Amino acid sequence: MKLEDPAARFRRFARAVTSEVGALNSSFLGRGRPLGAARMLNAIGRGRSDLADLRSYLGLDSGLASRLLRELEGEGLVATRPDAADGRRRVIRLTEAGCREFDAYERLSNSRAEVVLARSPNAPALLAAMDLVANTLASDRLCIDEVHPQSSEALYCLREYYAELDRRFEGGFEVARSRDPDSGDMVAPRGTFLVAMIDDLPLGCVGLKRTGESCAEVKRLWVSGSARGLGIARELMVSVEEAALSFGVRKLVLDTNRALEEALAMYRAWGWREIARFNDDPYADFFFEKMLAG
Amino acid sequence: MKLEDPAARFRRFARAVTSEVGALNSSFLGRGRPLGAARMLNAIGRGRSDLADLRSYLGLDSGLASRLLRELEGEGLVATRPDAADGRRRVIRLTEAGCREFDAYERLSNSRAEVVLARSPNAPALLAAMDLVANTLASDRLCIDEVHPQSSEALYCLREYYAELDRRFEGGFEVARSRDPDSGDMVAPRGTFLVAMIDDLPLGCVGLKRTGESCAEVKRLWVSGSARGLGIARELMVSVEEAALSFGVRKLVLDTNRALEEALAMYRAWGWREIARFNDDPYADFFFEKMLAG
DNA sequence: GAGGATATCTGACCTAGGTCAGGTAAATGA
DNA sequence: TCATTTACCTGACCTAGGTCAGATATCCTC
Repeated sequence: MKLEDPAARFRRFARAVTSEVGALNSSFLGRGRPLGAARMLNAIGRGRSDLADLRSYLGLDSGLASRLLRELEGEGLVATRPDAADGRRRVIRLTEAGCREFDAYERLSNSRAEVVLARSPNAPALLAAMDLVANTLASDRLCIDEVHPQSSEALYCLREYYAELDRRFEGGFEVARSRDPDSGDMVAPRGTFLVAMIDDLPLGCVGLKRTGESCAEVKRLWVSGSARGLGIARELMVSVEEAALSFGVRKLVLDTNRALEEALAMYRAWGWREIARFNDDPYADFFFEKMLAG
Repeated sequence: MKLEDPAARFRRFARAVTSEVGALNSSFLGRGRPLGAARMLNAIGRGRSDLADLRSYLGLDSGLASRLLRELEGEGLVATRPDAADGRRRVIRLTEAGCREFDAYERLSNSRAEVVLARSPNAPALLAAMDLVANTLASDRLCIDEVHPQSSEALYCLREYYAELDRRFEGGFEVARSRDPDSGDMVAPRGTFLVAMIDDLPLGCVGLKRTGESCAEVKRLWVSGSARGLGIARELMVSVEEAALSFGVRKLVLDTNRALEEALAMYRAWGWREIARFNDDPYADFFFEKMLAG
């Protein structure tokens, strides 16, 4: 191997992972069903009930999809019926037996995953590395969703966010001591809460909280360490500004801590202006505002 | 996604990487040759000239391998002739045209690799993550080879080793200031130099240098950060002790620095006994010996 | 030098996966 | 209302990949 050549290192990675993925795929064959049918069963089990959707997700020709579907139907694993709203479409769901078969596949891939993870002396580091790779490879599938601040995605982000603040702030961080501990009113029309996800894994968040008729505060901007540099913070801020505008907000404010240097640099670069302290949060050192041009 | 579930995170990784690898594989199809033939051409180009070896490496049936080979032969890309030593065997090599075709595939996969790496804001971190994943997945392919201390593998390891010492020692590290800067005499029978590799990437090394008839010094034990915890240091030490025994050495000594805490713990756990300073190396703080039971 | 082992080749056959040209029935729009 | 579009199905056909049972030539061992 040309030791310093990044392409060679990437190809080594691809080789290692290909053989692992190959083993995973061929382990599905133990259930006496070709891979295509197993993949379709899996996709249906994950809630894809629309055939056209299935087709495009699995990248199948309409004839092939139809045949695979009939195969599963013949085994009694799925049932289809015409869509009530559009008689041409067919709605697909797993039968009782289909659910059992789906669960069997789930257990298979989970156990394979666990075998691999068990091989690692340091599973958290391995998972972090896998996240970083997956985030980079799939960065074009980034999506920003509005969620309830009590949803599991939001709670996960906030937990990670607080843990990171606790690591980075000199004296640690406790939510209860911050000025504004609850995220309950970050719900439209009093605010919003956005989560950035790639392939269903939340990687960043931002909250918005109205403080007046045309004024709101941006809070809890966070991006996972495994997704830094992909422009997620930027996307979140653009989205939250759009949301604010849609509420009729014209002025945004925020506060932040001196330990969060990258954030400070970003705010300055993205048109935020430093202003005087406007609250007594013990963790806040810097204060910014931004006027929105509607 | 069940956010805390490692298996789900692993599967997300597998999905992301599968689609990437799929894209890489299908990019090979642009050269009008099925994947199997392309893989065989690639393996031949990498120096596998023995058909049986090719077969087992690519996991092919003898009939299939023979057919693919004839296909490539028909295209004029490879030439075969009977093995001089064993007339049943055939020796395979690329023709002029085959080399050109091989190079074209090389360029293809390199350019795909570069596209992916360019997508990353921090290519070194991405490569480190890929190395960690590949090392873990392929840890059963670890092999320990004796190499010349001037070989490219050894020089790579030493460079990485010195760089790590420079990061970890309080006042930095300069080879020239160490007591024993050259590795030139770590060659049998005066010593040896071992490199640990997984899939051709060097991940660790250790040197042995005789200091007397039945005494030798262990030097330059290093394991890459992307491969810690896989037991490589242990394997290297076992191998170097075996090598020492084969030279008739009965007593090993070594020195190390207080910053290398894991190493200190390992030496103690593996039967090394702390002894008095035996040299004036400015970087050495601890001194150990171990008697070998032949 | 006979008999068995080994390396490769050949032809017959199979499956999974995929393409394509219609066909049917429902929905849509002028 | 009627032509067009859409969603799905069907049958014919193809390729890549893979298995298997011999056939052939060479090697090894006694």
